[in-house]
Amino acid sequence: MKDSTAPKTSAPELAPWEHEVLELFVGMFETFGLPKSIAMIYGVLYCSDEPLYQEDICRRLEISAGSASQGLKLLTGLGTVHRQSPVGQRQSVYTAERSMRRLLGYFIDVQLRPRLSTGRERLEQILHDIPEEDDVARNKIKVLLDWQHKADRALPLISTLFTR
Amino acid sequence: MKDSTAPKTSAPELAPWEHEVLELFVGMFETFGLPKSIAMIYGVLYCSDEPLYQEDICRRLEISAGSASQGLKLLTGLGTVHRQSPVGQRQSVYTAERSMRRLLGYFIDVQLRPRLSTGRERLEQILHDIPEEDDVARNKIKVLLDWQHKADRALPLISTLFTR
DNA sequence: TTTGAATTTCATTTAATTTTGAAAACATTA
DNA sequence: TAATGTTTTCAAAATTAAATGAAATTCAAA
Repeated sequence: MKDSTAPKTSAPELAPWEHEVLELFVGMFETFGLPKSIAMIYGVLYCSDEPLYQEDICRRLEISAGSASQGLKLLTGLGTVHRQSPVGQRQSVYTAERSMRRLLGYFIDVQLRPRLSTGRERLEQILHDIPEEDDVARNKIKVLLDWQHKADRALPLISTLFTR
Repeated sequence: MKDSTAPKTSAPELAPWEHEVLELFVGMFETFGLPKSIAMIYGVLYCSDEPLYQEDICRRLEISAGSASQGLKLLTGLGTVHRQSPVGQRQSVYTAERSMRRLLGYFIDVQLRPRLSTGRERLEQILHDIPEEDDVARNKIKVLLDWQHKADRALPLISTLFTR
């Protein structure tokens, strides 16, 4: 399987511990609603001592260039992966952001917060539309607004735990 | 569309506000990794003044009996929906648990906690397997353990916000 | 028992998501 | 500017998840 002629770029196979870490990231990213390949790209970058070329990532993870490109685009967009384009070097290199903040930020800002805020507006509209006398329905909506409110207060709390 | 002959069971069509609430639940449940039909079953029960038969749920949501059965099984398993079997009545009826606790409990205990705890064990094993001298790798694992630890401390905090 | 309605189960279908692969676009340098 | 290697894009394929529908099961009432 291994080619003993000098490789152009360093792309050692993944060590056993790296495999384990990748699996860990796959589970974590899944919680955040992000697919396996994205998790693995982040994982392989997290494990690597040095920045990697997209090409390295493809080779180590055995994924297509398309997947890598799309995945890296998403991850750099989230700020969980950084792209550098060193002068005098044709390929860009990628590094994993080492703090958890960005990833959690994605979860909170992209998955949670929008649902909470649109939820609030809609709930208030609904409440407005329900006739005064329908106490039962009005109360149900009020309970939902209360959940919404509690969740809203919880988010910053969670953030602080991870940012400091 | 409506049959004016006396209906066996009361199964009024969903009111506009109920549709809105269902959509809200769909979004919320999605965050928790639960599919649309499950969210809608919970939603229709949440909105209803009175307990509903499985049959009512099928009719209002226009889903199959199989879906309803599976969905109700899952939801009662989580404790977010309660099943009652009144004596002298052949069908069971279902009610939505009104507090958010159970739902959040599911998210924390089923989605989050297992990943955190197996993660911890595995990380410690990995750390044990990495040679003493590989400081870089060891440090990466230690950072992950730290994330894990922070998340672990965050969970109870979140719970308390919603249970009282 | 037997009947009949309600429910459950699960193989199949349908739908949604993720990944690929090949063509186009881009960029570097000869 | 041509030649070469890299990256991006996006339609199509593969994979995965969810919903259906029909057969099997359950269970109260006759």
